[in-house]
Amino acid sequence: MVGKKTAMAKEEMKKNIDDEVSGGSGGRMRKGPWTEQEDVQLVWFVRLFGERRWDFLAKVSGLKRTGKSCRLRWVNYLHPGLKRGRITADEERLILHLHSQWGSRWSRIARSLPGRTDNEIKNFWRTHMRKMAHDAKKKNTPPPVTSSGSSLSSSSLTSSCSAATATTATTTTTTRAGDDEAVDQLVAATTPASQHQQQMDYTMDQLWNDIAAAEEADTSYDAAAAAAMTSPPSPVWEFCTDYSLWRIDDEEYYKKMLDASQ
DNA sequence: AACCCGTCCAACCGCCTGACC
DNA sequence: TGGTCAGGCGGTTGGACGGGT
Repeated sequence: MVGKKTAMAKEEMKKNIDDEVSGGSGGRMRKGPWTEQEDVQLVWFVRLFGERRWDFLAKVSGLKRTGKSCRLRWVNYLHPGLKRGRITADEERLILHLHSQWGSRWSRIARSLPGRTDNEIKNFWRTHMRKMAHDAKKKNTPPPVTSSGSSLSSSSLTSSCSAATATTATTTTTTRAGDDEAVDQLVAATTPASQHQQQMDYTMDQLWNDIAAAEEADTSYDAAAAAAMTSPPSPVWEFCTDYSLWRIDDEEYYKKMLDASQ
């Protein structure tokens, strides 16, 4: 995921910078993909002023970006605690579980998945879950999923999803799209009552233990995902590792960062 | 080789909320 | 108490990439 983006990003970045320069209106805010230099600058100033006052930070950093844009970039991409790579089966299970409880409260769900952002989870849900719901719908048209779930083929779900719980879908106050509801129904329909009960007794601690164990065994990841997990998405990340970016405390590091990004 | 289509994900948009005055 | 504003959040979009035809 990350690798395929780098080439495009560079190209796009160059284009964006050119656009901005040719725009010639000086104070105009930049939009679009972030350049590595911008990343470095942002990291540096966040380190300096903390993850707050984003408008102020955007101004003093000299970045022609809005505070919002800076915050998003930091939260979704530059934050050191971020976990890269694909959503694992266990994480997927957890997302399903939490979504059944909270609906589309992505930030809330994200808080239960350390290293994952709301944006990431949101994207995952939209692509994977909706696709599943869509497939399931196709397989079961015209009749909708019944409460007994008898019309549903378990093959329409991945093995990990079949273990997911659909606890209280009705408790969510968030407006749900048809596909989302279908997912909930799917999950509910494919979860036997006994398994359901078992899942209810499955504590979050246990779940995280499982995730930790899976990561340790490195069995949940395919080669590409594993590579993505261990290799940073961009030279900036490489730099961050090489130069211990997260322990920056003098200008020398900043210079190194700038050099490395050029 | 060229095109199409699905997937993925970074980034933006607009609304909401809470803090501050 | 009402107004303002920064930050947070969920929804949406745009574009690259890869696989299939």
